Amino acid sequence: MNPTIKDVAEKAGVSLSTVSLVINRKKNVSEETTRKVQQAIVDLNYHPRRLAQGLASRRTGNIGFILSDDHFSRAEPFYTKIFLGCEFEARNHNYYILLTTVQDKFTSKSIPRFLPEKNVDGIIVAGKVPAAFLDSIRDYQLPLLFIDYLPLKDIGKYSAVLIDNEDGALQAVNHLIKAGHRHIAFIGGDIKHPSIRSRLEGYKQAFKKSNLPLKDQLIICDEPYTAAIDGYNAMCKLLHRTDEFSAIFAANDAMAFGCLTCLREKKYQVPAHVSLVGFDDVDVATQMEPHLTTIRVNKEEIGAIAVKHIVDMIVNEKKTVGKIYVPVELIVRNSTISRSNK
Amino acid sequence: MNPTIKDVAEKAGVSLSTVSLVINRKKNVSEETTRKVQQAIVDLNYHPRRLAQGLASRRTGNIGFILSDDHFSRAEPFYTKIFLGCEFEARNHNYYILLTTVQDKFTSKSIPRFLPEKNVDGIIVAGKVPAAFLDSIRDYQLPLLFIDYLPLKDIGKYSAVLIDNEDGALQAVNHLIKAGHRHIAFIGGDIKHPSIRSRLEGYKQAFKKSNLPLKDQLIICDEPYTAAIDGYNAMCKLLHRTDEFSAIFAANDAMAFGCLTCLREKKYQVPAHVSLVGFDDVDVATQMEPHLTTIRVNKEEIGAIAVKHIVDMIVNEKKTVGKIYVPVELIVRNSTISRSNK
DNA sequence: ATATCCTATCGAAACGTTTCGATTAATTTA
DNA sequence: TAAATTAATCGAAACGTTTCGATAGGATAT
Repeated sequence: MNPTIKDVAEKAGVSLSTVSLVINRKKNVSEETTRKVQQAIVDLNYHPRRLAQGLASRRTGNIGFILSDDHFSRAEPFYTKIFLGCEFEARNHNYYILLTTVQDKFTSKSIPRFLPEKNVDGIIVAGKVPAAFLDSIRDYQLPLLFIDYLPLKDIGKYSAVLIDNEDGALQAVNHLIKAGHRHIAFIGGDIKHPSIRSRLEGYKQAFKKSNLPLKDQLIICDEPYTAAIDGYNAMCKLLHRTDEFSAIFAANDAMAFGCLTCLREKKYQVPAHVSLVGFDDVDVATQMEPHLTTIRVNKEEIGAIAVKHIVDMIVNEKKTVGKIYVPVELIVRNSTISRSNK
Repeated sequence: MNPTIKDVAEKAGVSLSTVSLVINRKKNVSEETTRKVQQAIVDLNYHPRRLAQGLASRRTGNIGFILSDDHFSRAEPFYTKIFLGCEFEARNHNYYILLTTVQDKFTSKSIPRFLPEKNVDGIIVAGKVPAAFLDSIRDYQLPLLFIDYLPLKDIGKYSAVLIDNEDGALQAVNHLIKAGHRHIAFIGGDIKHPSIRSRLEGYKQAFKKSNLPLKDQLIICDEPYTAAIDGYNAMCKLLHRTDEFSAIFAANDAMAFGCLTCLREKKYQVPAHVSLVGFDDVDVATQMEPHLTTIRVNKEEIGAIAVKHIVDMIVNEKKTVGKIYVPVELIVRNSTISRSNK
């Protein structure tokens, strides 16, 4: 059988509790003893049993990670990468991530098992989840942290790690303005989505800060979702309305890709005729032709930040850590071009 | 505080151990008692603490799920969907999946934590992982099941859930043969990969079974990987070599997509000039134009099957469950066309 | 020299289950 | 009717830690 703390204690010639104190880096242990115990641990290749630790300490050492079904299995691995960032960071803190998904049509029967079974110390919710789900999650009184989404109700009470959408949009549009563009369209979908809303806000801010006029007819924002097909449709609508623009800021890369497809069909060239900027810097951004200028969101970093904060909440029993905005970065590629005359 | 088994015992007027017997559906409990206990459980909304169960029963109730870093975060959510299938099935058996990734450059320091910490009852390895990793995993003597990959060394000793690649390829090529095609090219990459090898084998089988001649010059199989770009390059090579073919079987959808891109550039139309079949039925298969005829692999089902078997191994202490082949299905879409004259 | 305060260590209880052997009651067999 | 068998239930130990209160010894203050 594998060594237990008892074996370590015997080998080091100390009591169980002293070994435990060393393992958990508690104070009031002499250097001498610490050394002896650590040596014994190495010699025996001892690793504390997770379950026993959890039971005794009333800490499971697990963090629940929840996202909606379709967010998880959709093609673009946005949340998957965030999860990966979480997992890496969790290792540093000696936590496990328990990943589970919640269906769009949520019923109280399908509550993630780790909640009733008391198998997590805190919960991370990534992306939009059904409102009904949030109601039933709150009863468990666990540290709760959102990623890239905030429930509208009681918005102030929640902690969240958020992408700085507004600043990203600002950077994107500023880039176009600096390149000499004056007529810049906004292609968005589902304006009810907080991220899209913020990106539109940043777009508007950019005009305001540069003292340029905003043209409402260059804003298309009534598609149902934010996928490539929505970008395609929105682009068609815009072209139907006007062709007085030299640049486009799409609310995300997928929609930018849709825009590109539509523009191609209508024989507009990117970037020769029209410059195009996306948002997210997903993989496809460098796979399309031309490579897409976009706003980079570091997904792994978001996950890491989230774990740091939820661990902070767990360990220090903090009720909230507020809203944390993760900075974004403009990545200039070949889909934008400078324009001397407007 | 939350109810414990003790509260249930008191409420039902029985001993702790009797409650435990009911929970674990052990024999020799009277109907009467069972009813009483179950009622108490419902009344108190009792759920056994996972950690306590684990400690006492020497079963963690966790299954480790391991895949390589890049498999997890790559764009096509193939293994992600398999994971999802695992997670769903695991719920039915009351297990948790602990997901972790292993880096390509594996060192013994980066062994998944749940192994030394004794935090899983069994391990599922999905997709190809570094050989060095496998060596260090074996020491833990846990039930081990592979998905969609088998280490070449000691191949007979391992259990695995595998896609029936050979049969899939057979179906794909048979479909083309039935449609009147005689000159059918094979576009594959990385022939060292067992899946690709099997698909090529199926391709050859189809010709043999139909008593048709196999043309070696129509087989391109020396790209380094199996991504779209490899398909593109392989297709270019083929066209450079000959244009005497009316159909192509690509070793996967990604490569098929690459083929399509190349064919387009060279002004070949699919399916008018060339019919094209892929393998995997990934999302992009229905997003491209024309929609791709392909072989469907049910990823969620694979995950579910894997969990069923690993649980079987855990519960019944089976050393192995052998190789399980998951059937695949031909999905005819618009990239293939019947050809009356060869 | 005595009382007081730290510091390092320890012993034992506790965490919430499962499981095994013991016990009692009911049933069957001789 | 007594003995043997079976079914239902129970009590207690065990799982492997953490943690709290106790203790002994050394340093410091009085």
